[in-house]
Amino acid sequence: MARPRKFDEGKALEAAMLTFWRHGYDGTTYKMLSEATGVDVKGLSNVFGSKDEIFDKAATAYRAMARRVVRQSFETPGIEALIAFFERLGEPPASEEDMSNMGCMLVNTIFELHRFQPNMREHVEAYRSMWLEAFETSLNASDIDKARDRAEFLVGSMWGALSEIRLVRSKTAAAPLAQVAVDTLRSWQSEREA
Amino acid sequence: MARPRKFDEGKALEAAMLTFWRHGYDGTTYKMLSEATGVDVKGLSNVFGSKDEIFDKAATAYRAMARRVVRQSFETPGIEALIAFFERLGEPPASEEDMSNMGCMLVNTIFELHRFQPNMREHVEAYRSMWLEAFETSLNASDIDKARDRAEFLVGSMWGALSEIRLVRSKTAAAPLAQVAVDTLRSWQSEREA
DNA sequence: AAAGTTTTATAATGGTCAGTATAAAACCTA
DNA sequence: TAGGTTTTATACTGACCATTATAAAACTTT
Repeated sequence: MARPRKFDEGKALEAAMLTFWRHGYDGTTYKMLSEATGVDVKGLSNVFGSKDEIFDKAATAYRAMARRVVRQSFETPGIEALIAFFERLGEPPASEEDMSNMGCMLVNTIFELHRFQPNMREHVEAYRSMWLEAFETSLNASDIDKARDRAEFLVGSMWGALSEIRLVRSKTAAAPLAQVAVDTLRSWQSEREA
Repeated sequence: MARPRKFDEGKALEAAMLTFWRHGYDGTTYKMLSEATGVDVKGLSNVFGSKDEIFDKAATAYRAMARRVVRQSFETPGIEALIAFFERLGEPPASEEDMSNMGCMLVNTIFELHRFQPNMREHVEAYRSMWLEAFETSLNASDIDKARDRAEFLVGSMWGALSEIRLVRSKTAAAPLAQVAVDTLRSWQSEREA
């Protein structure tokens, strides 16, 4: 007998996530969230909670999205998958709507939220672990030496690329970095074959 | 016949710079600046101008500091200097007061200030160019191939390392990344000798 | 149509901040 | 010591923000 919820919670959360991604935590106001989601300020609070809680849920949604990317990229783990992944890192964005020149929402968060949001730390660390493990698994699958250290290097390289992208605001800014990463991956591959 | 300025403007600016470095732009208030510099809020405004202007001057001071580091690190340019530089990147901080686990003030700024401060862009780009040129010069001095692209890679790697450092809040977090960068530098070196 | 719930619009509350005003205190020079 | 300037402490202003309150409007079921 009640009026049903008009908006789709999943869609709204995704819109909120994109807003946080684009403008950061402090740079996002309730008003912006309301406009982006099409949901009233009060409605947002009722459904998702405080701003902190909305951000937390947005971060979770972001990680879920990233997990899908990882799963797809490393469906068949191995150095080939890694090479393909780093080649794509330097390529122009797929679509106009592509957010990839905004860098990574969670990496951005590390820089913005260092003074509060201790639970963000968990998000970021879990996120980093996800990438690290995906990279390490692929290196191991191809019997590459020193897989752990090299996976750490790849994570760092990816983050460096994200910094570049964020600075120049163009995904192609990461091309030289991605290229050298690919060269390095190939050299590890041939080192194993030798 | 006037009361002389009690504080040292250079010292005050350095204190302001460290405050911005540690807390970011938005995270720094007039009050914090006043406490850090020991100068009254009004005095700060009188001497340095608005918060934006203080930040701009702090960024200039930061770049001057970085320039001294670059000059010292690459006094005799060459691949050896680069190797030494990246080896140091993964080492624990020299002193307790070392700010190196705060990452780089200007890289942090890219992430925080994307929505305003257009003149920050110039600072960051000039800063990036400074590193890029120092790296490229050193690669050329040792007759390394593809110096430009590889210098871009090194800049990206350094920024990746700074992200790691900032995340884990420990300089040693960058050790694996720095190690692989050093390996890569050595491989470029031996490639030339072949 | 009636009852009951969820929306929305509007604005009030309490907090923080940048920037400015005011006046008292500190300090130099003559 | 007296005059004049700079500093400091204090607090005000106007703006913005997160969050909550209020009540009108929308809508669904019975």
